[in-house]
Amino acid sequence: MIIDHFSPAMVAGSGQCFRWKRMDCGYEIIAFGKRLLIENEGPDFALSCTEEEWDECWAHYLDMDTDYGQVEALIASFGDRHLSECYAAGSGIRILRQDLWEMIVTFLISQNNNITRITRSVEALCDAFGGEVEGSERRSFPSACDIDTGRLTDKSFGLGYRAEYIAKMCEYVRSDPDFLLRLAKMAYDAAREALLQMKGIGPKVADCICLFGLHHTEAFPVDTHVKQLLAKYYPDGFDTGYFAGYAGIIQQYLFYAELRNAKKR
DNA sequence: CTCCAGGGCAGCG
DNA sequence: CGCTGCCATGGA
Repeated sequence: MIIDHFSPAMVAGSGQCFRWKRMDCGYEIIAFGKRLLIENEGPDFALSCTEEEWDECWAHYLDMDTDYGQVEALIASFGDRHLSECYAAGSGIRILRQDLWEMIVTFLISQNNNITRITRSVEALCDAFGGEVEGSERRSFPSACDIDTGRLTDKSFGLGYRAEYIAKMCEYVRSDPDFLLRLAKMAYDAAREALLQMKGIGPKVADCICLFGLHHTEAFPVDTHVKQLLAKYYPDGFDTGYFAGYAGIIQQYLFYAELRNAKKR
């Protein structure tokens, strides 16, 4: 399978997904209760799924209907040295179309936390409450009903004070099962406002959920890393408006490059 | 030991 | 409004 503008290693390291696991031969992805194995580094990839599964699930998940060449051209026309370097380092990043509920819980966990611990907590929640996944030893991400909220404070999950936020979110979604469906139909501004009403969701988490769970690519999450990088490289301000609906994709290139720079030192 | 991690909340003024 | 201290947890 030929996939342009795609590097599994870059996506896995971009901090948007927490269930891409590095295997000897590639990456194992658990999403929507299914498993996908991607082998090799492109542009010709070997995928474990059938053509039918690709068409009805994974092509959409990997955001095949977005033209990343257009984003590339936009960056070139912007003419900014730093952003161009970030793009060169992370040009294989795509914004995955992940499950909304999974993103809500995952980014509730993410607050004042680091990627290693987030990954561990998410995997522990799946191990405890998720269902079996065909072809994998790992388990699916649990629904609001599957999660035993009374056990969320167990030390094994390492959730700390975030356990209460997740418990409240589970209880709310159980009481209002259409909440997620309504969110999915809203435009960015409305979805963001609705998310901000929920306990534990502030501006940054709301934007991550909008970007990664609702694919509102105009969302531009500002976390501690992005705040630092903006101050360092763009002290006079960064014009997200130039990228219009693609600001969130730009944010991912900036974020990824900043993370890699930090790792080198 | 302190500082930090894909922050947000409550309690101030 | 904006600002500040605090919130669990574990790794550096």
